[in-house]
Amino acid sequence: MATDPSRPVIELPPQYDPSVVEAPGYQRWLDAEAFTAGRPDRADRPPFSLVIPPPNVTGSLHVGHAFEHVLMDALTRLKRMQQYDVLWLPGMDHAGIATQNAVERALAKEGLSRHDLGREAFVERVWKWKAEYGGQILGQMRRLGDGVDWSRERFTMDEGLSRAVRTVFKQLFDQDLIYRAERIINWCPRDRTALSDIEVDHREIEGELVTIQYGPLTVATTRAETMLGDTAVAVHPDDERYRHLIGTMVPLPLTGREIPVVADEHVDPAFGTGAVKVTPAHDPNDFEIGQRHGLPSITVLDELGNVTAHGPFQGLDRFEARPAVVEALRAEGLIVAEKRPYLHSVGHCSRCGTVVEPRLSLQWFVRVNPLAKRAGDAVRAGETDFVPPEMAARYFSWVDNMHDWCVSRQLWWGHRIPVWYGPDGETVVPGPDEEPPAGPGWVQDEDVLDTWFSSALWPASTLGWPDVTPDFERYYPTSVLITGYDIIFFWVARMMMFCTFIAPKVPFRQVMVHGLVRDSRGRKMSKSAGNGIDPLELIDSYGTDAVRWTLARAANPGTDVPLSEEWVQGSRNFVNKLWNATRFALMNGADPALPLDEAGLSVADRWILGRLSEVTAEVDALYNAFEFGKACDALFHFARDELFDWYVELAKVPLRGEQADADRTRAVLGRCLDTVLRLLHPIVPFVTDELWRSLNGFTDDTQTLALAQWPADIGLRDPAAVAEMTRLQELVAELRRFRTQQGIASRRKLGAVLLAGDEATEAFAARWSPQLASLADLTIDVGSAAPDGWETLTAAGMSVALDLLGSIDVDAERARITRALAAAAKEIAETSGKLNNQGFLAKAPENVVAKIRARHEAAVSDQDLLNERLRRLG
RNA sequence: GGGCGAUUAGCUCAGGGGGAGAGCGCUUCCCUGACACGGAAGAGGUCGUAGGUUCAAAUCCUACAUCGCCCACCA
Repeated sequence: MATDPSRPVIELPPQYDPSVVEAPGYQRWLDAEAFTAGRPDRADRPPFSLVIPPPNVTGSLHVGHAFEHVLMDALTRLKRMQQYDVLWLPGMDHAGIATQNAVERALAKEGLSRHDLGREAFVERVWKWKAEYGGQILGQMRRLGDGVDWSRERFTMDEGLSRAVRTVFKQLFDQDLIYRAERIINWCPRDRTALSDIEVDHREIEGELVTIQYGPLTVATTRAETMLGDTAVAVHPDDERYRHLIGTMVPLPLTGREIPVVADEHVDPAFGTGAVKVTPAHDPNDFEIGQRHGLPSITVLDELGNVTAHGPFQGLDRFEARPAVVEALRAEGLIVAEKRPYLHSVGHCSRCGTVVEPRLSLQWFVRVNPLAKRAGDAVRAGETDFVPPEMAARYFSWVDNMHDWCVSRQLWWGHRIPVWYGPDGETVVPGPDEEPPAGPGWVQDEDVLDTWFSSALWPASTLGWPDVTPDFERYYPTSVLITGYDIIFFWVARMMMFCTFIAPKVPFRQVMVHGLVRDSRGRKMSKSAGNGIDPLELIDSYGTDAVRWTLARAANPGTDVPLSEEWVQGSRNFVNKLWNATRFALMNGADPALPLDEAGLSVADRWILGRLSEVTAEVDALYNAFEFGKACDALFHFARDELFDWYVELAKVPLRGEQADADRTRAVLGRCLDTVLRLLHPIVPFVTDELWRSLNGFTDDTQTLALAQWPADIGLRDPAAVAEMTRLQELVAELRRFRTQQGIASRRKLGAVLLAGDEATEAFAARWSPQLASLADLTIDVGSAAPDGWETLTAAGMSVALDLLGSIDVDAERARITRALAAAAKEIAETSGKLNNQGFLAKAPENVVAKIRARHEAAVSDQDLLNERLRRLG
């Protein structure tokens, strides 16, 4: 049974070149419609769906995206091979504030601001930006090999998704879950918009605490300028020091106003002076105190952070006003304690880094309590699982302690709030398909919604919600969400809130949480730190598969992933190894289609097929548990250490031997490689598809691993074959070690006689002597006694006589020893220049001395050994 | 202030009551007809510290130290 002669012979070059394989490979998948969900041939298969965490249209994909995409792609490729009807839905996020900032920066280079263009022209400009950068991202996804269904691509500002936003807004409004109110919100004076709590980063800042005299009381503050807006001083109701002052008025310096002293539980008597200035318009706590005591709120800072209060400070920036106010107070002798440094946490805009100003402002809020309760309960009830489970704690810590969500943004790019205000103070929220009220005096709210408002609907809106489309019915809820732990609050929790509100099913059954990509020293990658790696540059240098393999191999659920270029090189090497092992198999006629005669298998065949079975089962389980790193590890070691290093080497003997042995080996090798390529395909899709097609002699473009069957455990296990292989490996290792220790060049054949003592060893010797000869570079005989003068080595139950003296090139060995002695002596001289009477240096780092001494001793003992042998030789 | 996690070979990390592992790096030899993006043989760790449980602890418990991360309305 020789290889089918009509089969095309495919020759591979000795090095894998990703640049000629990847682009045609991706096109082949597209042409085969491999990534299209709902293929007619899978109509009766179960669906498996996931949505991409939509990247921002700003900029391009970074290495974190690459990592996330590799995980999603590996998972969907696995499921596709398992013959699910897979939907991986791609798309992008309009990323309101980030995109608006980016476009504004571009405009600034032309000397323009968004106000020069006006709202309509500016928004048009952003759409143009989106067309340009969005296209760039899509190209990058192709390079990564992402098997997404391009026919279902979505954008958060698509008409359909915008309608979903209006629909949910209307529903929330009608159920009193969204409301407009004047509240303290986080205000970014640079971006001039409100921010939600999680868009604020808290950083420890060294501030200055000053203590100010308010009549009979003193108060401490780090934000002196806000005192212009104080409307009370608060003390603890039980504080004996101040009880007599409660209800009295105290003078507010610099303003000529008087403010009341109020009692409030919030005040900690042990902190500072025990008396707190109350600025309801510029501090969330103070606002609460103000509400409790009916205090007025006086706004003293405008939207730029400039002082609005009348007087000498008017128009000053808040950071100019701060020292100015302190100076003015000092001039009046009202600074009772000097400034002292004080470490406290200050909010910064997560987008631009500006210090956030708490500010009283009229905004729209989502009443999150009922929504968050349901979102938390869904996870508690097991409707959605977190992987790894510890990550659920982060989720709960948020949904269980959430404040109302400020969703209005004073931006132009985003979903405009679907609310109209009438001439007589009416507030109307029309249905998503209704005409808004028109006529004199009617205006739409100027603001847009937080970008996460539409993201929260993503799994439902991309599938057609609010319409019950065929896609929505088939693919919702999605099977799994893959995202980073940094995004649980922003996105996962909000999707759970909104989707359980509208659907009312959970948006996904599982959340697989991955870590962040870090550099080789564990530091977070960022452009500013200069340690960022562009995944596309790595791909250009080493190929997509090498980059994917590097990331996947380090992927343990929930933990961070280090990345450095040299590890990608290592991956590239493995990919190339895979290429060459397959190349060898092809050159030797391996073919998965050859029949496998189980009865005629050799020990080596039964060993490798058994191991193949085990690894198939192991990898299957690991993939399903999202243990990509461990799956890669198992495959790496099986492929390299067992299949390539041992089976392929052993196969060289039968492949060059009898026809029947050769054909049997071709069948086994073909089968093993075919299976390994399938198992590797989810991680390294390009090279495996190319090799698999070559190995199987496929030339038809529709034949692709992307749609091939996932391998099943063929159920072969052969402990006896494993035991015998282990024995062989030990013997070979011992022979090689012996050779190295004796300094016999590996090119030189070492004469050997396998000493068969009994029937079992005789059989072993007869079976393996050709392979032993090839693996350990021996010329080999089987006998019962060691020839005179030969040395005997015993390992793994076999005794082998070795013709050591006949194998040594005396002149070469003598030269080698002389060289070693000279090198050691030179090293000694270079290290200290002084030798003690034993020939070793007296003073040098101990490890250096030890190293040199060892080398010197080794050379001396080699010399002794050689002399001894020469003497015996006569 | 609260919570979570980490501490294992030079670096980055797996492992998890009974033989101390991987990748990369390092040393020596070898360009042998799949592959030098390769092969072979090696060196290297008292698994953070101190106690405890156990026949047995890198692994479980307690405390401590150090380092991360997250949350929080600390004037």
